Amino acid sequence: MATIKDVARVAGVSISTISKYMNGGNVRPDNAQAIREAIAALDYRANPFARNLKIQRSRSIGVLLPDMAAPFYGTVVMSLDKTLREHGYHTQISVYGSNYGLERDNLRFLITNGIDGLVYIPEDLSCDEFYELTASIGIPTVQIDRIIPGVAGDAVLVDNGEAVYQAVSRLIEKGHSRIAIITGPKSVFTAKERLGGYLRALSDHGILFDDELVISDQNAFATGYRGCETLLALDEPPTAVFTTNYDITIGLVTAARERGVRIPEDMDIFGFDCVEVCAMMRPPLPVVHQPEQEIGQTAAAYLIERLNGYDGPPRTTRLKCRLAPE
Amino acid sequence: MATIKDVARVAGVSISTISKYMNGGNVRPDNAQAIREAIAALDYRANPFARNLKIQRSRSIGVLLPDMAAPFYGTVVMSLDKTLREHGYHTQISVYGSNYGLERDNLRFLITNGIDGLVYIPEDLSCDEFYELTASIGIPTVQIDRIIPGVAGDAVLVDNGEAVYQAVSRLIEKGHSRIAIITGPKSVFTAKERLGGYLRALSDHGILFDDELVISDQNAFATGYRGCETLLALDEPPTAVFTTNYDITIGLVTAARERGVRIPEDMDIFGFDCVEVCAMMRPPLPVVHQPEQEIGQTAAAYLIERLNGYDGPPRTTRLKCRLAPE
DNA sequence: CACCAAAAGCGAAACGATTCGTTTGTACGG
DNA sequence: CCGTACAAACGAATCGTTTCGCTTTTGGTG
Repeated sequence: MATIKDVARVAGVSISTISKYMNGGNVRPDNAQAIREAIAALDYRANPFARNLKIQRSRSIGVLLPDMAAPFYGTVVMSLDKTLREHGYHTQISVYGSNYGLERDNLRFLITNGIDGLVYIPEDLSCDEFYELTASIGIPTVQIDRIIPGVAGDAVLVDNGEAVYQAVSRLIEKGHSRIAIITGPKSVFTAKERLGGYLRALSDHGILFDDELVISDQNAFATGYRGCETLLALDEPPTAVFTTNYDITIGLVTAARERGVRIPEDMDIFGFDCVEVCAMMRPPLPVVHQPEQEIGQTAAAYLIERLNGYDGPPRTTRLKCRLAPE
Repeated sequence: MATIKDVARVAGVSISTISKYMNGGNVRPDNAQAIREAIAALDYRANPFARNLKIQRSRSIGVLLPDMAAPFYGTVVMSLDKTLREHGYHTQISVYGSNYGLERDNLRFLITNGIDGLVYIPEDLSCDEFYELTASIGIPTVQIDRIIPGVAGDAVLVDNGEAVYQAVSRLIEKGHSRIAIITGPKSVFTAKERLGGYLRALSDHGILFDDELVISDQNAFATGYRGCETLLALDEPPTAVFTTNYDITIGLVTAARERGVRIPEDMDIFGFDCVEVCAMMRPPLPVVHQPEQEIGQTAAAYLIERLNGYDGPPRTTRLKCRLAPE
């Protein structure tokens, strides 16, 4: 593999001139020509490791997230990667699978690995732990989808409470008063916020809250599936169910269908995230649709600003969700 | 930020002893203790850039793929990342969005960026171009899902032809003889193979091939959606349709449902990939299910073997798909 | 207690770029 | 023809590790 030294020798100029040329500095035309030829002849490529050592940056952004199977995450990551790449950064992902030990380990791994910035969907980490792991490094971090309360840093979230409020209100306006909710672990930020929206919608419409109608467990297919069984077994089952996550929604619908429960006649369902899938049902299953692309773009933009030296106070953006169909 | 030199000074031993300690070499217990204390006191972490430069490796694997929104890709990447991380590698992704210029650019970007290995789902790149871009680097590559014909390297594929053969045979056994197929671009490896399985199934069952019944376009929702319109407009529409991709399947079902076409009575559909989603329909829509986890694991294992020095001939694994429901 | 092999420690030379301060080269006006 | 000003080229130092060849220390044995 040719080094900058070889190029200098072949082109007949000094190493520093090659470096200047490579980095877009001014070089005499005849030298530029000679350098070009030498580079071509030797098939020279700058060694990224040497450069990184010298400048102490890697142009690499870590993305730490709990899952990638659900389309929500894939779409966000795709959008992140696109924007970051346009600015010369690459995307290093790390999936912890909602496994709490892994969440720490992978964060440590990313950090000790020379990332320039971090995009993070937290789940279990506490504020103190986060600072303990990241403080000494001092790289910019953008939290997305969820936040660790107390961590001061940029964040891109959606208006969970408001979106759920509207969705549940729609169910109420359709005449439902026994409305269940199936949601993720109550410790998870999004679950809390979404539950909040649900409660507020009930209360604003004068509906009494019944804790039999609240199911909270892993963000998983099984939670929706078993939730359906649980709800149907109640003395007075709900007439409508709101779900707060892709997998839960799919699980619930599957279980309902298997039991011959008619949707929406026997059980009206309002889901989350699975836009294309739910649009395909007859009648279309209404869902809350998060702006995945925008989340990725905004997070990337925040990060790049910080990497370019912006040093303002932490910013939190709340992006609006849409209800689909409108 | 503390360096190894600082640790050496504080611990009262030489730099090389620190290095040895850090890399698991034998060190006298008293020294080990002193080193541990110095590291803790200084909050020392080895500088990854310096290490990479010295050893000329990054422990980073590039993953180049066309899309991430469909759950298939997310699941494969998740499984890749898991296995790689267990072996101390991290995963650097790059999505080219079925954009041919980007496929080249992103490959170049990854390569000039010091990856130790590559996992690649190719789409448009030719064999020559691939070699031109990668030859001088000499990193191990595993192609997954698809291959560039002529490229000698490890590959992990599924038995596309066989899976489709069986799926279409099922439709035939149910009595269908006018069976359409909606598939991706004919230039794409998987589309070709899947189309091959379809043709073989027809021919083995003595059914004449009708090219009106073959629709080939982008792997996208719109292709399935419009495909439905096209097929229904035929003088003699098909009684069954086989789709070869997640997005196409969803598009087709959506269009059918919107038109009041009953599934399976008016149009029997056999889909691809969307396992949970299709299981949730009534009756469940049968699909070809690819072993995403196994694809990721196998690819990662191949790569790691090569990175550990294995230098045997290229290996191609064909993993079996399942039909679901069985 | 002396000897020896094995173990551990040491210092210096890489790895391949960027960068800073200095020297050389070029062009132009007086 | 010389002096000056400015651009370009240069050389050396540096980033923080790993590794190699050698010296010192250690601990077991006769």
